[in-house]
Amino acid sequence: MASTAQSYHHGDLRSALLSAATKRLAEHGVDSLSLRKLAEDAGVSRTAPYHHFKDKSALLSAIAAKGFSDWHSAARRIFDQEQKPAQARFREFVHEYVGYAADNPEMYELMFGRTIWQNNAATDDLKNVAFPCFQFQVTMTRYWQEKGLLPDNQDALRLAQVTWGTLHGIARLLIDGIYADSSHIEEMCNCAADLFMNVPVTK
Amino acid sequence: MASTAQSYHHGDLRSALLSAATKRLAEHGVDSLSLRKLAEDAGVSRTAPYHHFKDKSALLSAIAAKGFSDWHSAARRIFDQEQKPAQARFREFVHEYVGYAADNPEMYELMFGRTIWQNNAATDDLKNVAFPCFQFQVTMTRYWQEKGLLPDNQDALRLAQVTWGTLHGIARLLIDGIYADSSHIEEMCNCAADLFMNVPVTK
DNA sequence: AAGGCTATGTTGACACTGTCAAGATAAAAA
DNA sequence: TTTTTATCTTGACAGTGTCAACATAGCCTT
Repeated sequence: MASTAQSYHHGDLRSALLSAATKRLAEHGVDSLSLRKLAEDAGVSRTAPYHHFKDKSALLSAIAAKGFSDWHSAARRIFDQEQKPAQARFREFVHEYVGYAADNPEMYELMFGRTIWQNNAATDDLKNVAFPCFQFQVTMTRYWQEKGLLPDNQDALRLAQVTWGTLHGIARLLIDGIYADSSHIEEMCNCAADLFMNVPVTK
Repeated sequence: MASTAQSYHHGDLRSALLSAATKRLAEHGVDSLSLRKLAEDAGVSRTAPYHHFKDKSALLSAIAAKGFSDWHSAARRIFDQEQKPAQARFREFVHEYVGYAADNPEMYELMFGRTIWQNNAATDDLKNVAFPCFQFQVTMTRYWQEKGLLPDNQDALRLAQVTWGTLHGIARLLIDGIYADSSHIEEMCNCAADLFMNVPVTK
């Protein structure tokens, strides 16, 4: 209220908006995320955000981009543990993927939901971060094929789409509360990993 | 306009709303589906729909319920073709599932999207139609396990969640335009089917 | 047939939303 | 110092879902 010390210009509104949005996203979900509330959070008028983002979709894209970047790092970290056997890394990857989605449902929904992807609404910035992320899935798949972990008589791209699709599907069933809940996570991940790997079933 | 012949009461507003909504859904998507427009389509005032549906979510649930009912029938039809070998039926099921999603993206999005499932927003009517649909997936899985098509060392429920998750994930990647487009459908379905089935790879 | 109950439909109003246009301010560039 | 540019403001508009209060018409009972 008493913003006497406040200057006319915010100073770093862009990042203030992003962090406020990220917080609101995690706490109240994508749907209850309005530009006006974000502006209020930042102590700024309703239309100020438009000087930093073309529209609402652009702001959401920026948040999602951060999510993809983080996820890409996490995937890399697991994949690069070369001292661990490939099989263990694959399992870890599966659990990490579904775990990330379960722990950050709103972020996951934003990253992979239609909100920012439909109608080619995705920013170039977003695509530039997301596509390498997708590419990495193919790289990993090819590697696991070479290691004999995944069937090598399938096209790597196709196989990557299917394995990723599986993780994506499990994640979404969990997040949307359809037919599966968080108490099933471990078992579902193990089941999925068993199915894909050309090795004896665990347990 | 000149609705002189119109009576004060619409007569069958509920089904008029549903069919108008189903049409708009397929043509313009879930997001551009407003109660006010639907009311206008039916030639009725903005708040009339509230006498037939508790709120917007209830109307969407009713549409989704129809979708589940239709889908359940389609799945049954494929599954019950007992003259065909189990393997062929499994393949057909996979293609049918992904094909349905690709052909009716907005309906699929509605049925399995968070719009009607999050916050326990799902109507009891919806649950009563959807749950048997989910159950059927387990029934089929168990059958395929018995036929030796799917690994029988996995829990049927878990396996059903994973196989369904895979189809669901592929469908969503397609619908949301992430990383896969419709030209990949056939190959992706074949790849998924090959992966799951305990039989030599086709091609 | 008369009266009343109930289902259905109507207008008015409210609090939201995203976004544009036009003007105000401050900082940076000339 | 003057001018340009980035940033922020208020005002406005068209939309949205939904509640409250009122109007109509059909059915049910007496």
